[in-house]
Amino acid sequence: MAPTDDPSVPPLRRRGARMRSAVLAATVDVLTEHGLAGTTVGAVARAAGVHETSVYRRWGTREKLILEALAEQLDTAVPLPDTGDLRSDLVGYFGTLASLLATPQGEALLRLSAERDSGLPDHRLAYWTDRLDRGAVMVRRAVDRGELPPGTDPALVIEAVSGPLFTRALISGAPLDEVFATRLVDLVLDGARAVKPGA
Amino acid sequence: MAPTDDPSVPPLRRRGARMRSAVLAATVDVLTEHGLAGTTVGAVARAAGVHETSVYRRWGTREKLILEALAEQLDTAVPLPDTGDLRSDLVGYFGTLASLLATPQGEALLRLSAERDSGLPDHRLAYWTDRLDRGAVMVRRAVDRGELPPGTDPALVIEAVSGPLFTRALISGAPLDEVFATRLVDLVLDGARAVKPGA
DNA sequence: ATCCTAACGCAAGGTGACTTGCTTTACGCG
DNA sequence: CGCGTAAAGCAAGTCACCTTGCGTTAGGAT
Repeated sequence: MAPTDDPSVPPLRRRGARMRSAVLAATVDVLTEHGLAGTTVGAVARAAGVHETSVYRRWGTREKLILEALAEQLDTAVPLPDTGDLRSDLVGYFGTLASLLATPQGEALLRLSAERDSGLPDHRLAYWTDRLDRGAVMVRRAVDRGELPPGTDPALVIEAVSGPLFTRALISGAPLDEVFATRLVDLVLDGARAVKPGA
Repeated sequence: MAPTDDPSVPPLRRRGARMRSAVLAATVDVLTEHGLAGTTVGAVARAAGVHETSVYRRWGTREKLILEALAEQLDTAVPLPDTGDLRSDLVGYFGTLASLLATPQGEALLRLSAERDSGLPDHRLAYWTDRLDRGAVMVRRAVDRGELPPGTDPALVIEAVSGPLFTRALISGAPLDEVFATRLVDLVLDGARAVKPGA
């Protein structure tokens, strides 16, 4: 029951809209500059020229705040290529993903997605599962084209390539670049192309 | 220079040793029962019948405490198989790893290893990098046996299998069992066996 | 132009991680 | 057997996350 449902009036930027943008922008700024651990609610509120309580009232937790700020800024990334050649598709897709994960924002987004203990049950999962499900489409197309055997599990191929990327971002800290992504794609693709002996 | 090196006297449980065991045992108990988020230093201290300050003096941070408790309890897991057949080795190794990651303790250990923001620079990495490096030995042996082409990168093979396991434990929450581990091993192994065309 | 209300500011408080200075006591050594 | 010391208890305090009740004001509605 919003009191401003009438479509005849302009966007009607209430006080809240400006405050919201200011805080989200400040969140990304602080995050980029001071890292995930340095991104305290107080620091963000200070940077946005807003009271801490207002942030908590609107977003509830530090986590939701950062998640929303990142989602707002990153949701155009990682397009789905369709070049007609699976290897090209995957190299492009996962190369972009690796570059994204190498940025402070990408790493923060992944890191927050990994924190399952507190509060939200699966909201943060949406971002990554969505991207991986969409990625499986590329593999499915290749199976239809005959590039891969019919028994291929698209989800397994996607998991096999993305998993090591995530692991480098979250745990080992080893370099995350297109070279690594390409080597993974080649390894997994060669495996998928092999004709299974037993079955 | 421990003051009790003399082997003629019994274990000589000083006040500290009993306190240490009590706290570490209590940590695992609390962890198993209340999860990682519910494992507060106060709760552990209370369960061990010890003052909170003593815990902080000995372990410094909550993180180090849990890490030490888990390492103490888990360090006998994941032996390195050597069956003479790489697939058997890998299926055994990663099957055990998957089972470990499926337990609350294993997941907590991995989760703590992923928190790189605060304090310690690489201490928690030791556990997993050590295990993965040791895993690479299995692949190297297989290359020597001629099971895999000489150009094979053992670390890449290990990363390709372990990465998806870690990702399921940390992010997707999808089932972590021997079946999944086996399918990954087969996929990656088929890829590694394929003769690279370009090179 | 004026009023109403939701959004914001503010202050105070609760919890958990972590620290510090001081007291007390259990060890184990002489 | 007592004595010195290091380890443990204790109390108080800081900082960040998060909550709550109440006052204040900006905005749109009338």
